Amino acid sequence: MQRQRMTKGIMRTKTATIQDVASLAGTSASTVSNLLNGRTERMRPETRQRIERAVDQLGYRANEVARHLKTGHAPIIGLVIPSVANPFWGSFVQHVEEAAHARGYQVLLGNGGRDPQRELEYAESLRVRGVRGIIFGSSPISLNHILKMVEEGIYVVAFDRNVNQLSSSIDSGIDSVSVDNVAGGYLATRHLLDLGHTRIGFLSGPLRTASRLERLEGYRRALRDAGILPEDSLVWAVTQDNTTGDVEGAEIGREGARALLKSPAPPTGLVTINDMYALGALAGVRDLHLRVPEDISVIGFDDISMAELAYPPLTTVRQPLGEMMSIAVETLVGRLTGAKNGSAEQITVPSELIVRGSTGPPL
Amino acid sequence: MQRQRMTKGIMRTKTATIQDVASLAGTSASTVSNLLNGRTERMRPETRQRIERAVDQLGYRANEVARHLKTGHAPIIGLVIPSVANPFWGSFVQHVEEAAHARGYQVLLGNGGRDPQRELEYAESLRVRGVRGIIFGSSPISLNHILKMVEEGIYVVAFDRNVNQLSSSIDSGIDSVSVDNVAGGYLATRHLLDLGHTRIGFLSGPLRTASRLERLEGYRRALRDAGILPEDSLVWAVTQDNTTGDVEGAEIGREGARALLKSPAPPTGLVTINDMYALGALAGVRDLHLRVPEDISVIGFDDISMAELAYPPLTTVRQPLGEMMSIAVETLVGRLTGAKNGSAEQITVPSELIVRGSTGPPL
DNA sequence: CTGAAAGCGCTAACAC
DNA sequence: GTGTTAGCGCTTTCAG
Repeated sequence: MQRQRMTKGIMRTKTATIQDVASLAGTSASTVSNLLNGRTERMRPETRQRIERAVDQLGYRANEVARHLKTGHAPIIGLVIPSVANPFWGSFVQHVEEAAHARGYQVLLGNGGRDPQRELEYAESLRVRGVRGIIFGSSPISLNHILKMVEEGIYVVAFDRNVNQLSSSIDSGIDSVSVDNVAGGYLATRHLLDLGHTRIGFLSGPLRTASRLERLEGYRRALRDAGILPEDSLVWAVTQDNTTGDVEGAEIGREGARALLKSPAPPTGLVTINDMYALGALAGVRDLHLRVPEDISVIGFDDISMAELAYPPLTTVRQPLGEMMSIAVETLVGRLTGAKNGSAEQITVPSELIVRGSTGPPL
Repeated sequence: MQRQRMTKGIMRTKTATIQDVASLAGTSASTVSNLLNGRTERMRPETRQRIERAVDQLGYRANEVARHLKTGHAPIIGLVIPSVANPFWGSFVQHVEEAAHARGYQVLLGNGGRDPQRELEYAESLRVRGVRGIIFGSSPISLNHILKMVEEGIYVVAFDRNVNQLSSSIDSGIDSVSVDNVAGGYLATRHLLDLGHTRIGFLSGPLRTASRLERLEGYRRALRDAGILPEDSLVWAVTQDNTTGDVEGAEIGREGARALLKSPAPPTGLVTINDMYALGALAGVRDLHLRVPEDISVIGFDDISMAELAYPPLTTVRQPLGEMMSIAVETLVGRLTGAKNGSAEQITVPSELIVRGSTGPPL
């Protein structure tokens, strides 16, 4: 079944080819190909059987690389995210994986490391590898570059958008799927207001992405609706993030919580941009020997699996990642197969408040 | 630069080919190929310039699929793990990604979902996609299947090994890299002994993998060395795991901690099989309204990024994942390029005790 | 120094 | 029904 061959020090194992199968079955490669591609009606049942037997005997599986070169497409979707080590993105990848697998697609992962240049390299290497559809989880990459890809025939589905591409992305041919961030920010803030909090802080990293600005907007809107004037001093959003580790947001959240709580008129509730920030905030509160939720309530965003394991278990706004990634993959596959055409769609799904132990009424 | 073409409803964008570059530069495809592959000495400087200009002008990048088909190899390594959503594996993937990227390789991820059948499918689809080297993070997949792949010329590096393939894997052609698990288990247990604990529990899931058995062995050895007879009643290892979620181990750890602490003669210290179990144990201890570390000390294994964010911050035995994955990738690339040959190696690296707040002397 | 030719393994017209 | 043919885009002898 296999012969070995040496080429330039690289050992290559020769697996059976379609021609081997054809020979063994006493037929031609095209007929084997026809069977492989489900065109069984084009052959006699007995021919089919002979081929099937030969396939079994040789343990034959079509070479996808050759197939790809020939047909120009492969069931692979690219995925570019900032860091798989971050639990949120890990879960994100998992959901994309599952949705893709369910549709017969494989995922080629690109770990951008929050470096636009590297993200671009990844996207480019996906392209030359024949990947024609990419899901961008992260947003720092510039719109120009993405547009260039779109022009080159790559379909892109975005999960988050860069601030400066908000308007232009609408008609740029980039589909997107995101949670209703304004409503989510509103929901979180509203929950604290309902519990009786009136001084509520907002904890975030750089407000560079659409999602963050939208969540902040939701926060402000909820305050105003409750007759409270949003104060800039209660919004903690570092402008420079030089974090590199896996804990990223947690560090910022920890630092931010401490800063906000040590201010002259500290908040009694904290809305955070995501669960990692919230987990960090929990640690920051402990640093000051204060208690959650007695002294300060903390609410997160995303509902990562770690949220319920934290102490106290984190109240948060859930982002239905499974559903969202299913839509993202569905959209992308639709574009790839031509089943879906027309202008780009911006799909928004609702979030959900998950109440756990990190929030409570103020003392 | 691009022409569009319709085939069976699938829009294909025609990018520049090597022939286009050759034509524009007024030379032949082979010379362009020579330049692409660094054989610049085979052409006149001016020819080279003309080609380089043409490449720029067309924005040309070689089609990797064609290249792959022709040469029979591509700089891609496959990676099969149980679940990216689990923070440990997320970090694992990240490290493999980085090590691979540093060597010019890309990673094709297969998320096995702890289902041997599916892992096998992944491995198989990696093979037909031309991937000739795979890192197996998980171990449930049967040795027979892996051996079949090895026979087919796939190089395999294992991170953990299945119990029933312990001995046979040595000479099976499968390289492996793992932490010194016996020493790690010993280190953890020894730390608790040093603090004055004498009744120490061991918390694990199914003891199906080599690493788990080895850690248990280290635990027992440390006890014996301290003149304490290991008791089976203090070892909690579910045999049936029907967990499916992302939190996996945490659930078992939580349940196990409760069970052990409610037993007639409860332990004052808990050695857990990994940090997820430990995080779960922390929750289990809280469920019983006990305190860590005052009432019970908990020590983990791995040192995932979440460990220091927990409350209390988790004392744990660190597995140097970065270093290990660098070795794994190095080994695999060595095999792929032929730089490394000879019989399979079983590489072991040392672990390190990280003391944080979840351990202390017994009351 | 450069180019023509062969072919990696497969698919898809198009003949027979 | 089935086989022949012509490539997909690239690399690599091997002539010139």
